[in-house]
Amino acid sequence: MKTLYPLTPLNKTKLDEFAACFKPVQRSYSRGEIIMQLNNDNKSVGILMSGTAHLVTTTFDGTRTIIDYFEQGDVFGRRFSPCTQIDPYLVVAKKSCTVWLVDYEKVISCCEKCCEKHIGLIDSMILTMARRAQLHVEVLGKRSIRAKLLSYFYHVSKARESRTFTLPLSLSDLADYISVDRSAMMRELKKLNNEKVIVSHASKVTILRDVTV
Amino acid sequence: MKTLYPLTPLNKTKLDEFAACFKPVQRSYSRGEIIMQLNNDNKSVGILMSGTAHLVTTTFDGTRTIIDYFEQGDVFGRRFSPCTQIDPYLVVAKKSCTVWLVDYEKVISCCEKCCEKHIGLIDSMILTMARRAQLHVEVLGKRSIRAKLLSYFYHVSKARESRTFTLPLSLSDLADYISVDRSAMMRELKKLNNEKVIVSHASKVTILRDVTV
DNA sequence: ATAGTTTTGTTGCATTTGCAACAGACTTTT
DNA sequence: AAAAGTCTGTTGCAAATGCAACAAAACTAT
Repeated sequence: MKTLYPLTPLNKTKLDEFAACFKPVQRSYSRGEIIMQLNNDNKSVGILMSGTAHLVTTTFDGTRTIIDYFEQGDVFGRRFSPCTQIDPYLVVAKKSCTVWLVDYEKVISCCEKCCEKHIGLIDSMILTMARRAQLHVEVLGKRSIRAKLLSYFYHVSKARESRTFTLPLSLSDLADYISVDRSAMMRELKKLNNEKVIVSHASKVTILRDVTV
Repeated sequence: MKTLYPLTPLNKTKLDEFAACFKPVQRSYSRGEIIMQLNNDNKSVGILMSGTAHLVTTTFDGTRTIIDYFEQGDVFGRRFSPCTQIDPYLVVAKKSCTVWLVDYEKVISCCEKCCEKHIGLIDSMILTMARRAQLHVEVLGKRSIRAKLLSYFYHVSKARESRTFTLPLSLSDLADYISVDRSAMMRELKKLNNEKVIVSHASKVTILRDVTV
């Protein structure tokens, strides 16, 4: 018996190990460029090697929602973001990116020995996908902007293991991620500062005290 | 090479096949009973054989959010709902349930031959998790109650392959799932009926015309 | 250095949403 | 058959949110 999904994150060292096995194609993208369109035909898996990218969907009326954001080591691809084929799901470069592209079948297949490299990558993908979606649901599920912000801040704080942290998203993008009006969010941020719950300047935040709601 | 994740759903016939391999423990629960607490220590995987159950989280202030709902064949367990250890995540019986319980390690391990039974179950679990989370994010991400409802209805309609369908949740529960006030949701439902966008009585819905927003 | 672009920050106002509370319909249990 | 519980449906009112619009700051590219 060999455990398929040990709880190990995907780091750069590991990625280097995988390279030999997967023979990825490396490509570069500059800000605003579409890295991948997550439609059902797409068979690629992307691994972000540098830069940042967003998974974005835009409804006909122009409302933009950031579904996910990717940094070094993050994996994305249709299979891990099953889209519904209504609105387009795009992975767009936020800052200049280099990306490894691998064939989906290649990654997701089990070679004769169930080699650990495959297993590790699959594990990381699944884990990443699950955690991210879960976090997003938890944040979006809060009933007020205030609660959404605090929930998100709490998670980032926990991930960074510090009460002071820089958000992985700009405030504009954060509004799209938590799916609220930006100005309303700014107003709420101001309140949180006034009430000394947090101190924040742009995307640098310090949580001063834990509050309920 | 053997493909790990073919896009095949988990049905009753398949489950029967798995039984011999997994030797699940069968248990029954009546309405309101806690089937599973999804904390980090929990090593079980549950498969709902009959009845319905909800994955629920309740914040300190009593706000209840339905994270997911399960019907026959659905799989749940900590690994597929990575909880954050802030709020408790509970799987609660909504209607009398019978559940198969299997050890997580057993399910998630790769036996010598990477047997197809394991592979199929893993596939189903991952797929279920991914799709459900994705749907939920998509619905919660809409900015208004109206848009949330229409988005959700659209998805159910698509899944049922019919413009007339019965929701898998009661209206009260639907409000908790889309994370809005129930009375406000009822008000919006009434509007949608008045505007002849839908016809609905309780959880029976017919979509009359496609609308933007 | 400068022009262009993006991001942050702010406000007034209209609209939407949530809250509280209640009544009737429907289910389940005793 | 009655009682208890849940679910649906409704409303007035207060509060939160979204929209529109603008100014200043910060960042990028030439």
